[in-house]
Amino acid sequence: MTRQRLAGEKRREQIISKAVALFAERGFAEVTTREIARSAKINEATIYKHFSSKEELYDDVLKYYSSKIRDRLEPVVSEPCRDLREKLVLMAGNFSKFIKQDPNIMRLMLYSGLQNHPFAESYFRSIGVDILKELQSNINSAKESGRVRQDVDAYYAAISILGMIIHYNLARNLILKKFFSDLDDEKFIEHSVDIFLNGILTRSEGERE
Amino acid sequence: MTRQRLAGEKRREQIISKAVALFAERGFAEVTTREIARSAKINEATIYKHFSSKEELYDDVLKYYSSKIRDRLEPVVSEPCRDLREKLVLMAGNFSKFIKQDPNIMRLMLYSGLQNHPFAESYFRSIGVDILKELQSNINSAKESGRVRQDVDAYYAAISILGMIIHYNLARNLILKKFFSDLDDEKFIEHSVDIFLNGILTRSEGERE
DNA sequence: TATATTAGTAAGTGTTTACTTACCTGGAGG
DNA sequence: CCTCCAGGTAAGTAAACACTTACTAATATA
Repeated sequence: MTRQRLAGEKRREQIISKAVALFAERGFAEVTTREIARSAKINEATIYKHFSSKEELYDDVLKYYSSKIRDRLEPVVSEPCRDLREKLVLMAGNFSKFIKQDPNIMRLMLYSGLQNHPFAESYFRSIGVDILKELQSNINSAKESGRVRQDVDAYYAAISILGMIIHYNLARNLILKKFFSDLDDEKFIEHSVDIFLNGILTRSEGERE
Repeated sequence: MTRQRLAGEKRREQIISKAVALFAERGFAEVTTREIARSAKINEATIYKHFSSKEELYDDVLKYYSSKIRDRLEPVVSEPCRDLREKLVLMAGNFSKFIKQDPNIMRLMLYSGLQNHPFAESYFRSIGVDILKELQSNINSAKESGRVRQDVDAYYAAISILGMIIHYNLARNLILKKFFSDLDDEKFIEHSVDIFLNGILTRSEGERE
């Protein structure tokens, strides 16, 4: 029984979109090709008309998300930095909304990261390294113009603020969901950015409100 | 061929210790009972003399680490807080050394956390909730005595500093290992605690050096 | 309308998996 | 020193797995 015929590319995308949810939920090995087929309402063999192996399907799922992450985060990160506070709040808010809107992304990142999958490197470079470098240079600029204390190490400081933001979203959206249901994303961002800036700015610059 | 006869409890522990490394490396589903047996240099059937199923072995592995984590972190956390800086540096250093000494712990935590394993809740409660509550009350005490600014929310602040520390160790020891090989643990801890305290302390208390 | 191409399926295949059975054997306690 | 049980094994088993084969049927286009 031929159920519903779709153009090749459409079916490919549909299979990927169904597979994402399953892989994100339980990881690569715990998901069977049978389940993916059932979820996409096709025969198992149809998967192999579009992907040469389960591994290749998984790779394509990761590749798809890898570029999605970059497309979403890069514009905000590479924007010129007029005001450090404004930029940090913007970056954190963008990241936060992105993850909240599709928590599968973070799950896939963690699963594939733990397994040292080659594609994991690509998006950890986006989040973990490129953003870090950009932040570091933003903080260094603020140091040169005297707004940030001279004894601050821009690299370590950048890791600190990134850590606050990433860990918050990780805890909130995946692992500690049930413990942290009462948190307000915007309040957290404002609060942690304030603490961070108060922590690195010179006295005169630190004045707020 | 009977290889080497061990007392029941000893063999149990030996199997667990070999299984830990494999589960931490690749997760539950990707590891076969055959591999575990080979790694422990016993017949596969011997596993089933000591554990009723692969699942039960995994549970015991997680149970073992769950209590190990608590035993290691709790004493430092519950110590009375004379000086906030001293306590934060102590806690962060303890956590850092613990994870570095046995990175398997964090990998197991993440794998089982992603899979919503019942035991994951137990150690995420240890790290994510109990420590948080303790920190929150330490910060609140400092607020009452006027050392910490009144507009600081102790709960959000505690999440921020915990996030810095946890994320740093996560990035450093598992996922971003290769990117972060040049970091100095003690320097990071000193630095991030300084930024945090500078960020929450009142002006007069903030003076350092 | 005939044809080529491609999307789709039913019913497999060999292999691997977690787990079992039936049988040994080392060694402590009576 | 013999007994018996717990620790150990070789050789399975049924089920589940990723993937294939051989075929059917839409649809675009000549």
